[in-house]
Amino acid sequence: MQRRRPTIIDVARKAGVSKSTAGRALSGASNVTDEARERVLEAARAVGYERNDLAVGMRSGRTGLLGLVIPDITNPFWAEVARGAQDRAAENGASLLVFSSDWDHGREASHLRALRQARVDGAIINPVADSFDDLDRFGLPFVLIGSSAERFPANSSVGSDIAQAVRLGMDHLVSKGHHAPALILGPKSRIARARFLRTFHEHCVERDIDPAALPMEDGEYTVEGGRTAMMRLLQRDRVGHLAVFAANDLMALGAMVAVREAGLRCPEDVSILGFDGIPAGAFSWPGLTTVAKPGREIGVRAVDCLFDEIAGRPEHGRVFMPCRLIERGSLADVSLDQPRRAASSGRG
Amino acid sequence: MQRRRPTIIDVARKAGVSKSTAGRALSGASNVTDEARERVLEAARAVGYERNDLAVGMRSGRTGLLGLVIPDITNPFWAEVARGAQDRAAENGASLLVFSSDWDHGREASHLRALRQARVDGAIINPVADSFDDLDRFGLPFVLIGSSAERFPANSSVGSDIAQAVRLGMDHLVSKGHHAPALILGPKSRIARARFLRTFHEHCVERDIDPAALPMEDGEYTVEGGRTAMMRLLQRDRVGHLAVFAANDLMALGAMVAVREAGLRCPEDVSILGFDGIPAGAFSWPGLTTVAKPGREIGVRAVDCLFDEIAGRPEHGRVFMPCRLIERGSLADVSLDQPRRAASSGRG
DNA sequence: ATTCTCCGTGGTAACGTTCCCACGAGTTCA
DNA sequence: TGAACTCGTGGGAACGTTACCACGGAGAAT
Repeated sequence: MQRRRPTIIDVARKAGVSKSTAGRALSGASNVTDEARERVLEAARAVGYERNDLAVGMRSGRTGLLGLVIPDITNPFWAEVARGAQDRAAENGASLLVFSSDWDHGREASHLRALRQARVDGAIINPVADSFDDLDRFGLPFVLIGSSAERFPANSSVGSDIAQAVRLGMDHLVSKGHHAPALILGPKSRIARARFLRTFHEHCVERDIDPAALPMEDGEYTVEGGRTAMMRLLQRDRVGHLAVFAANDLMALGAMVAVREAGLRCPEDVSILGFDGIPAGAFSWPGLTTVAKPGREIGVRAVDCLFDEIAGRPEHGRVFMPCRLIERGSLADVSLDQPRRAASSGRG
Repeated sequence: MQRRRPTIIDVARKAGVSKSTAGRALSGASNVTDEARERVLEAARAVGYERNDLAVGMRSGRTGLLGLVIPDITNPFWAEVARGAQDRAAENGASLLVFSSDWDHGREASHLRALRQARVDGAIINPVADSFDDLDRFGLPFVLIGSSAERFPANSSVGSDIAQAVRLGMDHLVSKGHHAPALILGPKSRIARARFLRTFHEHCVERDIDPAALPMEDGEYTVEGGRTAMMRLLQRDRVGHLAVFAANDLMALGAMVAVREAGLRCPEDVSILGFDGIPAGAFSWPGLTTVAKPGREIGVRAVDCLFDEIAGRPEHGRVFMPCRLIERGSLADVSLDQPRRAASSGRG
């Protein structure tokens, strides 16, 4: 049934020119007379010509295909990244092949192979591999994204600016009167944790706060991890209002659950600040105040960097995208309760 | 720097056979001696050969590329669908080109064109187009997904089984003693609304409930839409515990907000049942009891159907995937309060 | 012994495009 | 006036693979 699709030769014949001229006219080359170009374009419209990207890729080596390898498209943060990358790619006439690696080495390797076989022009990768060899073998231009990219300083990568994010969170906490926030961190093995903690310490020192005196708990980057960490936090001795800076929104939401289970209220008794900006934070009660990572912008910027890499203009550096604060209801303002070192209990 | 990638000719030369034999061995054809196959495979491994999918597509007409056009990858339901499709495609050695249409005709058209130019083998589409022409012009095998696919009964499509979903929800409501639930529906223009309402009526009749007597409100499929619908519902006269079946999780979460704002409690005063199964429902307080659509399974099944279409075995029918109930905390059990027609107020 | 069939193999064409080179006409410069 | 140069054009090769056909040897059937 499906009729043979018109080729550039059909267009050339119809326009009464050679296929070379037709090709030049269609690809927008300059050395064609306006009259010839007009005729070719008209003929192309008439026969319903659509360029065969396969043939173009075969001959020119450029496929207009980009790869995106992320842990899980189901994770809202990565979905945002994918969306940004997709839109930017589309603006440049490129299409995105999306793969989920599930933090699995084997999957990642097989996805990278699929990308090579598809002859993509380049790829954006959140690497699960910890050795550089696997990436080196990739053999195509690539840009790394996410915090794990920090393990590969020699490659260009795009991530969120954790230092600025922590500053943003601390500024907000302090402006609301929380001068000694507790911390809920991710597992010790994760690279993001170290960076978070380091910049946190720097900001404490800047503000004359002794970081060693602040309560700190850790757990998995999940709701349950946050819940149990918060339970341990609540068992410690403390006076008055408790403020918590969680390193991840899911943990923050888990912490909120723990607060409720302990018969306390958020934000009246406990203030919670999250980190990530997942949509679910908008639907909790109270809404989660959080420092949001710019997922979409990271995707957009990664594509820009990738095009640079493909064009042979490697930046070979890490790009940091600024985070922003989303204020919802999980933080109480205790700055009026007492000038410094809030000690009284939460407001009714 | 980047060395020329080895071709099948390099492999053939190394193995001491013709490229025809090498091609047969590599593509797993049967008419090759074991000895020759062995030599070819060994040679391929030695030179690091990786098949060029472009050339294969060019010659054989099969690219191993599938298209997925959904409204928005950022929407958790569609992300689930994408993930399912991606995994199933990978199992069959295919890769997925993902596009977001934002319910925009122009975007959809341009994405479909990109898919044609990339010579994908077929596509999975959630159509925003309401006329068949746009899809007919697509010219490649495709499978429709989502409720809007019902407008095209002549094409094969995969969606969730709304009739079964409504039954599931009603059974659950009734089992908890809610014999006269109110309804929060989507906009009148949406096709899913009609189907939802129709099956709801059928189940009411089966259970001797007069559907006309039940309160009903509608609004946009958003948190705000659900909130205002719930406000209107709460302004109506009523006695005792109120149960609400929302046609969408976001609306259900919005309804929950409205309940809290009215000084009432969920589930003590108002029970809420959602529909979709978005992750955010797990983080609300109380957790949202909901009928979950099988997003992932829809993606998986759509790929299966698409392969059938590509192979020329068109099913030309709609596949309905069963939904499942996720019980969290937003539904009170009032079946013990009073045998039928619960009238007393919520438990303290 | 001869013919027929089967099977593994190799050579060649084809997929649709872009790249490269050569050609002729017009223009500029010596 | 002839040489050198520019510019639009056309022809052919090339990208890497699979489809197709022809060939030769081994074994079966006559």
